[in-house]
Amino acid sequence: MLKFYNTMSRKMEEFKPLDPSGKIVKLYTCGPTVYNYAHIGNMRTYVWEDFLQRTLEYMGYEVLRVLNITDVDDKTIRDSQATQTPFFEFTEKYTKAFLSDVDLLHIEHATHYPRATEFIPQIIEMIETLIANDHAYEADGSVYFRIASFADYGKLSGRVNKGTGKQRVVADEYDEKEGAQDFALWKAWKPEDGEVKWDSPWGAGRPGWHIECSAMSKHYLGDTFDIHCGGKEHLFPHHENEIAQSEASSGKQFVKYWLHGEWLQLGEEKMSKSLGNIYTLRDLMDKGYSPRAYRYYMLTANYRMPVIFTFDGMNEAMQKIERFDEFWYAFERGTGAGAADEVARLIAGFDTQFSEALEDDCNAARALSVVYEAMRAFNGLRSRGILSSDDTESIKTFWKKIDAVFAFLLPWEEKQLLSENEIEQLIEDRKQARKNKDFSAADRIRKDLLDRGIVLEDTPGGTIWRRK
RNA sequence: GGCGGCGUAGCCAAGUGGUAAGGCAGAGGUCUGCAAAACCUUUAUCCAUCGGUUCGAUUCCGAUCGCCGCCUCCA
Repeated sequence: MLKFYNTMSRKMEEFKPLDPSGKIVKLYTCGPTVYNYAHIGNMRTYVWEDFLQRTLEYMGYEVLRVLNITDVDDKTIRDSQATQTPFFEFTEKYTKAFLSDVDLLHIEHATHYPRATEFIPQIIEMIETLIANDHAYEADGSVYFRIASFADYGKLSGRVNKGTGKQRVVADEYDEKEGAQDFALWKAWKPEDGEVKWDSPWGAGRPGWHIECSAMSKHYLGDTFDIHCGGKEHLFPHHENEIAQSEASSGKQFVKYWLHGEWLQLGEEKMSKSLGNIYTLRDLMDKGYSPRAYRYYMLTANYRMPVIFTFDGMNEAMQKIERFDEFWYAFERGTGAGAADEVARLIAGFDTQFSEALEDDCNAARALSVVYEAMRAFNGLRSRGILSSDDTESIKTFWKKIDAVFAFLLPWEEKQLLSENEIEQLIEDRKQARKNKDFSAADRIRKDLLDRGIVLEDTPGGTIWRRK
């Protein structure tokens, strides 16, 4: 039974899709604001969301996923002007960079990647509905959501201080608002916005941040959908505001399950631009770390737990990736008499444990412990030299199955340096040399093979090899 | 100030009202011409601190300390 921790109820809940056939799951994931390169803290969220998607698919669901690209906001406007880059050229650059990172991390593609700027008509339509329903009002060419009109405001984040909040009013620049917490649906054009503007019933301007997600999710997923996730810092105000907009305009429940991920910290400090301690995926790669190792690292802890990024952690991740490769290549073929019953029994047990871990709110850490236990068991059989080729095939099939969720167990690029026949021949040569006590010749062959990516291991059952 | 999360061995990290998964590092062993890898054994009288509830708490409640996040646009 698949369960998720639902932020709305603050409880673990059984997952039941809205789809009457029970097949399709509709998932909305908040995407990046494309004003800069995403850093590894940003990417943690997309990695666990990918783990979630793959878990759903592992369970047999078909996932309809939307990941939006926020390509218009204060920062995209500000920074495109600061760099004197045409606005759309600027946002396209960082959109491409983001999608490239997604591919580098083997994150499955979403069904749709809508840009906010492609949905201006839908956004305007939703705002008009909200005005007609009295949930929104225009003031000086901008439109604001009237929080006082939505009784459920605060139900997700647990915040109740609506209307006349006192803490941030002083710093608020929008004094035409009725309530201090009323948020913008449409922002009137200002000279600083330059060419970035669209026509609307309220004059030139641009959409507010929150409304785009409401409009795009409605377009692709309907008024109500299954899962909405994102980083925890979006819980308030962003997700709270989405609920207000969507439910006030449709009159229906917006989302059934809300999933929020925790933050990735760098060392003791928050990752932030001003501290100059931001790393992008490319930075890690420049330091010799693989995206695959980063992906592994991000999945060693539950998505609801904070993780402190360290290079010790990255180094360990690199070692683990190597170990996974060694394991995988060691099972290229079996040479023993076979232990089909034992292998089948082990696989069945691990398979059950693995599924149970996933069903437990996508517990990646728990699922990972199954991987290690399985490796130990299978290595034990292998080192006894009793596995047949059928056995290794069964193990490899099982490994592929669970890697459909992890996507870091199997090598990301195949290594084809020598053919099996060539390797077997060299091993035979070395065996003769050893028999003749010509250890220097034997060691030379082993070294040559090592240089070409083949590691030899002498076991009681004879010499076996694997690709490095 | 308001709201929320976290604090488990040297390090990373699961977990449960009934006595602590897994990984790394460490120690011992098997194997071996050497090596590498693998496998086996071992490593927390205890889960930040102090109280409370309970037959029994690391797990529930309260307080304290520490770290982190959100509170108008940062995943």
